[in-house]
Amino acid sequence: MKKSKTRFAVLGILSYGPMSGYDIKKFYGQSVAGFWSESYGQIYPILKRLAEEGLATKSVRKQEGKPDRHIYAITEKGREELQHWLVEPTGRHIGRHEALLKLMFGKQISVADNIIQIKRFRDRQRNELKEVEELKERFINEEVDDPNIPFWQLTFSYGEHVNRAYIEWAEETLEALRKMDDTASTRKEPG
Amino acid sequence: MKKSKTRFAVLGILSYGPMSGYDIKKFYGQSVAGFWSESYGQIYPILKRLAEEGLATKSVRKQEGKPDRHIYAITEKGREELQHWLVEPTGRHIGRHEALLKLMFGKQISVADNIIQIKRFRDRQRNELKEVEELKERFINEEVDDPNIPFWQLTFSYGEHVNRAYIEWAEETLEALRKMDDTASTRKEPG
DNA sequence: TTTGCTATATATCAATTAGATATATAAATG
DNA sequence: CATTTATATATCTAATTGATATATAGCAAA
Repeated sequence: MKKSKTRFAVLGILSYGPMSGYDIKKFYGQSVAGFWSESYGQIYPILKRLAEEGLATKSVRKQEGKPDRHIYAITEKGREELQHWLVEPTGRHIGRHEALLKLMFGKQISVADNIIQIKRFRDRQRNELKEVEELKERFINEEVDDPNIPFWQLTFSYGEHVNRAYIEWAEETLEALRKMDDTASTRKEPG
Repeated sequence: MKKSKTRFAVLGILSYGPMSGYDIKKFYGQSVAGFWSESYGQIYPILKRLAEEGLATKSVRKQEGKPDRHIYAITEKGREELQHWLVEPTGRHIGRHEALLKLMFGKQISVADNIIQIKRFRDRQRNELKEVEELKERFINEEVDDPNIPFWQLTFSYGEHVNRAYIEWAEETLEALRKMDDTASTRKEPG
C-alpha cells in the first residue's frame, strides 16, 4: 500500500498552530513552493480523516458574508504520529524535471530552440532565487516571530543553494549549446 | 484537462530507436533516475495508445522460454508531435522533497534526530553524485556511440551541479544544527 | 538440491497526487 | 462600473506511483 505524505504535510502545518484548509493551501503555495505543494483535492479530505482519527480537532468559526472557517487543531495523538514520521528514514526523491527531460531529446529540434528552452529555465530560476532571498531577508529582519524560524531558514538556504546550482548549470549549458554546430541537431534553422 | 508528460517521455525514448516497454522502464530507472522516472502502469497503456493514434508502430518478436518482446517504433507523425512538444514552454517544476518537508517541522523532534536525517540525505546525494560521475566518464571514454551523447552529457552535468549543491547545503545545515541548542526543539535527548 | 535472488517481459490495480472547476461573497483596482 | 484578487469550502477527472500477478531462466549460496 502507498503511504500518503500529504497526511503528514497537513499534520506538520497544524503543528504550527490551528488552521483551515484554505490557510494550508496558501502556505504550500508561498514560502515552500520550491520543494512542496498541495492541492485542495487532498487537503480537505485529509483534514476530515484526521479529525475522525483523533489526530486533529475541528471547530467552526462563523463569518459574516464569507463562508465559515473550519479550523483544525492538532491533538497530542496527532503530534505523536507526526514525530514518529519525522524520525523515519526518508525515501529517495525523484523530481520529474520536464526541462531536463526535453533536453534529453534535444537532438530532435534545432540548437537555437534548445537555447530558447534553457534560457526560459534559467530566467525562471533567477526569479525563484530572488524570491527566496527576499523571503530570507524578511525573516532575518525579525518582522516575523516564530520558534520555527531557525528551521525555516535552513529551507531558505536550501532554495538558495539549489537555485544557484540551476542557474550556473544553465549558463554552462548555454555556452555548450552555442558551441554546438547544427549537425548535432535534426532540425536545422532556416537560412 | 491535465496533459500527460509520460506520453512524451515514451515518445522521446522511441526517438532513440525501437524499444519495448521493458526497455523504456529500464532506461528511466538508470541513467536519468536523477530527474525522471516512469512506471509500467503508465508505459504499457501509453504504448498501446501511441500505436492506436499512429504515433508508433508495433511489432512482436518471439523469444523461446521468455515472453514475446513487443517492440514499438516511432513514426514520422510521432516525431512531429514530439518536436512540437519539445519547443513548447515548460511549466514550473515543483519537486516534492520529503527531506525538506521534514526539516520544516524539525522543531518537533530533537536536534540529534534532525542531524541523523540530514546525514542520511547527504550520504544519499554523495552516492548519486558518484554514480553520475561514473556515468559521465563512461560516455567520455567512447564506450558508447550515439548521436544523442552531447545532450546526455548536459544532463549528467546537471546531475553533478545539483548533487554538489545538495551536499554543500547539507554540510552547512549540519553545522547549523550542531550549533543549535536543544531549546530549539521540542523533544530533548535523554541524558 | 532446493531455496532465494536477479533478470527478462507484459500486464493490471489501488492509492495517491495534480490540476481544474463549482460556488459564493467582499474588497480592491482600473 | 467592470474586472481582478482574496477569502473559503468542496468535488471531480485525469495522471502518476508503487505494488503485485504471471511466467521463465540463470546464478549463487545454504
